Amino acid sequence: MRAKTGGGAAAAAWPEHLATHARLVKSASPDVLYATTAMRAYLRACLPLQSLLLLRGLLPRAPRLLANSFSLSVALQACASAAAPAALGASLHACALRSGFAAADLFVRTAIVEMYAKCGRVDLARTAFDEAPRRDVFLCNVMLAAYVARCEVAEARKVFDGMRAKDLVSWNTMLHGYAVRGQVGMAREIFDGTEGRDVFSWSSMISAYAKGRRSKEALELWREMLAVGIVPDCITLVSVLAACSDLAALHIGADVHQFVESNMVELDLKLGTALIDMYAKCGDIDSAHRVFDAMPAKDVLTWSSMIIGMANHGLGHDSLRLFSKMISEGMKPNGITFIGVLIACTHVGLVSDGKKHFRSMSEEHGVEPTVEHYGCMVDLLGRAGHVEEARQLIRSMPFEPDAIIWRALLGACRIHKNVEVAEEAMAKLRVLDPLGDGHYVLLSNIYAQANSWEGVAEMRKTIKRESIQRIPGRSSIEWEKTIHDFISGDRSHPRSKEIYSMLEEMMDRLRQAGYKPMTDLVLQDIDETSKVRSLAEHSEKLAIAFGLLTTLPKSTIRITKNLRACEDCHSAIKFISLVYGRKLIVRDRNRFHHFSEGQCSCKDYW
DNA sequence: GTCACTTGAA
Repeated sequence: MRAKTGGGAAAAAWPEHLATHARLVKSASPDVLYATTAMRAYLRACLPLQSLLLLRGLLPRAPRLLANSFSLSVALQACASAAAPAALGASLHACALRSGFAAADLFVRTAIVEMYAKCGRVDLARTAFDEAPRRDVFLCNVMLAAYVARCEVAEARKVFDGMRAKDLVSWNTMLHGYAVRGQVGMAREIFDGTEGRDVFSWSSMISAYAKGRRSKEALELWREMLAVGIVPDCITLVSVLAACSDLAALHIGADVHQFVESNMVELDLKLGTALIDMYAKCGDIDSAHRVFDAMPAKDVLTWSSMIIGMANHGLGHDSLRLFSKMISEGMKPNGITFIGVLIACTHVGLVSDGKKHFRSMSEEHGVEPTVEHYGCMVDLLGRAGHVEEARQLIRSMPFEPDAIIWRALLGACRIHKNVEVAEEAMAKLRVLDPLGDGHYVLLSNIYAQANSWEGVAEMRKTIKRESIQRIPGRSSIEWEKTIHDFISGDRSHPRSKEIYSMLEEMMDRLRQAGYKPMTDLVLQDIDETSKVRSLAEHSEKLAIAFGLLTTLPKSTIRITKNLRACEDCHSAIKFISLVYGRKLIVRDRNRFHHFSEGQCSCKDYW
């Protein structure tokens, strides 16, 4: 691992530097060379604050510290890395101008530009850049990185295009600029134009795809990278795992884990957390837990990921127990941790625990609730049937309620058949999120439950009139390390014929076991038989039929869906688990459902 | 002797 991320090599020589530091602090007139060396040692060991403290302590006693260009540039680097107060950096800049180093020494000039950039003054960085009598690749790269860090990609591109000579760092920085902005197409253009691509190039491009939720392309690139013989580092693996999590590609993710086990000495914090997240999101919560237990050091994110993972698997009590353990071990929770805690309560219906934790956030842990936490509370109360209390909470909250809040209330109205509050929520949603397709379907289902067929017809008309694009339900399943996607009524799969005959057999067996199609849920204005067929061809059922075709008897089938689980499918899958003697793990938009022996882990509370 | 790549939720 490189020193910047791991710090291994620098840390090994540490006692020596401590001795140097002690000598310097005691000395009346500190030696300039020692001082510079000590500052550099701190910088290399990723301790910029120490470096800055040393600089400030020594400056009054060692004015000659700034009298040679090397020491001066190290001092500037200390300011840059520790984001020092602007005044200190500016005084070093003035010093560099007085001594003539700013003009004569490119290294000093570069350090000045970087110092201003890292202290948040890109304007001054730019001035120093423009005033440079000469510019080399390094100087340009620093300016380029400054714009990229502020997401000013257009400015970055101007610098990039203006460079007479570019090295690999220039290309990689530009690529990263597009990657963080989610401009995947531009990123790919730069990637394709890069000669001699290294781990940085590949990692950036993979993360661009992962960030843009083009996870299949991310994994394709990952394969290509291995084929070309590039050795991945921790950062590459974290991005690859993010793509696996998104796609629920458990077996590819497990390969990455295998790679880590056989090649890395110990689990890096971020990589470990990414592994936990991957296993949890791919439906294998036990493996997530094993990685968690094996990690030698954990930070808030590690704990939060595990808490959230268990919460999403409906293991509310375990999740809360882990939270208590985290607190008792002295780890300070953050806002995300509490999102996990509230989700844990929501998925199991622990209303009073949820209220208690919500109160304790600011009172005991100094974490102020955000609109997202209020969203979780509305969800928690509403789902548990306290619709009126949820409505009161929305009125009393210190934020303007957003679409997500009203959407949560609307969801509660569907479960608890509250047409009146549903209409109020819908009125708000029409303003805040007029194109969101889900609410119209929800309200329509609420009308259907209340036998208000005029209401259903009205919703159908509204969807048509306002040309709301309904997001199609999509389910996927991993087979032989490839993700197979299905949409409702899909016939595009190469094995479509087999899938449909399996589906037919499956539906017959379910009906014999007592399954009844919930045709009321079908929004289209079609006859009963067509409604039954429409339900039977839901994407979940197609994916499961494919799973039954391709997996061994008794093995677990894992399905991922982009929307909330459909009620008819939820009921059908319970029958499937019984009739076929299979475990099925379904990830929907919100949580996991573990089906076994005719029951679901959510106990129909979701 | 400097510059570039990363995770958590609704």
